[in-house]
Amino acid sequence: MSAAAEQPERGARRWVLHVDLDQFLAAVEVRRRPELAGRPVVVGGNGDPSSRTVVATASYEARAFGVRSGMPMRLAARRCPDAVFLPADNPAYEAASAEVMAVLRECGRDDGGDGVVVEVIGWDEAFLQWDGSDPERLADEIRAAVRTRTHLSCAVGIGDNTLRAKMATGLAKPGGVHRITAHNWFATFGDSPTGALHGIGPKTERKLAELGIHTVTQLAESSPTAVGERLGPRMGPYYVSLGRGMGRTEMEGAAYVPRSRSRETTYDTDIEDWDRIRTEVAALAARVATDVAEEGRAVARVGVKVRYRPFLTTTRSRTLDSPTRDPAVLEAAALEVVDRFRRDRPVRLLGVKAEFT
DNA sequence: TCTGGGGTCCTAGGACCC
DNA sequence: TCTGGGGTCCTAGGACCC
Repeated sequence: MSAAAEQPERGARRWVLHVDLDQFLAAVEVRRRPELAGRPVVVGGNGDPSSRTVVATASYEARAFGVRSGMPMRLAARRCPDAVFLPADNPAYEAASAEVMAVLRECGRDDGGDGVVVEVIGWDEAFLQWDGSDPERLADEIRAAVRTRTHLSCAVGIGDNTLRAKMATGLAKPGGVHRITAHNWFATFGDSPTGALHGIGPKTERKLAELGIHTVTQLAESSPTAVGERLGPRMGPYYVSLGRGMGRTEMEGAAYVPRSRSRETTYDTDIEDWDRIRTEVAALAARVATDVAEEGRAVARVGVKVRYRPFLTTTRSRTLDSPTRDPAVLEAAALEVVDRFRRDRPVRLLGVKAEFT
């Protein structure tokens, strides 16, 4: 085979596209209940706006009232009392997500190429790796295919790596297309605060500010070693690379293999009775054991999480003598761990986690 | 109006072993 | 002897994301 034959067609190069479904949970609910179209819809928890839960997704109509993801349901109900409050129906969202991902996997073949490699990164998000010359055309194909075959709408970010594609999506929403590459990275984000970067939250933004690093350009020009001395030997250099707009160009197309499975519950009323707490932990362990059995994996470690009033969270865990998926062993381990917590204040949340080998 | 649930990866100190 | 370092595991907590 000649070298020329191995080359991609003229002008072709590696692109990464980030696909993000618009108001996904609310859109799935409206899709199956068309009478909700145009109304403010709030999805989260058990659907009871007076319960101690938060908003998972608000429709654009609800956002107009100031309702946001992560907001306590009670506040959402106060801001938008006429909204339709719906319980989260995870199986429905998983099924809708699978529909969308199947559509994405078939995109990108129009010009005789090898198509796309899809890396699913959440119910409503995926990265696509694609070698070609006109990524905007692919983005249009994706949006049309998703709309036609699933009746859902998405935004598409185009980049030369994962970070730039993901950041481009933020400028594409809702339902548009935007391209960010090395050519316009600093022109677009150079003056933005470091906290605008995917992977830098409020805590890290503050620590960087204490080093005199406020903007993306300043972060990009910082010494990875110096930042590492303050933020950790791996995270420091990683943050500097984010400032430079660096990201992956190879997607992981293989099926996702979870590292852990957990179940946790916040109680509407705090619990002070430790016999009841042990009962609840045993029940959570049983749910985890069921999940684990479905995966057919062996558990190496069991952890328990306790959140006390007002919001003090602690964890304890234990490595098992040998990996197992025996529900009785998992329950016994969880109960042994829960007995190591202090019992001097009310409990608002309990959780049990299994970590795989 | 108090702050969900399900995940990931990193950090740092101590134990333990050579 | 009272003095090393390296390597790995275990554990608790931190930060971030969807």
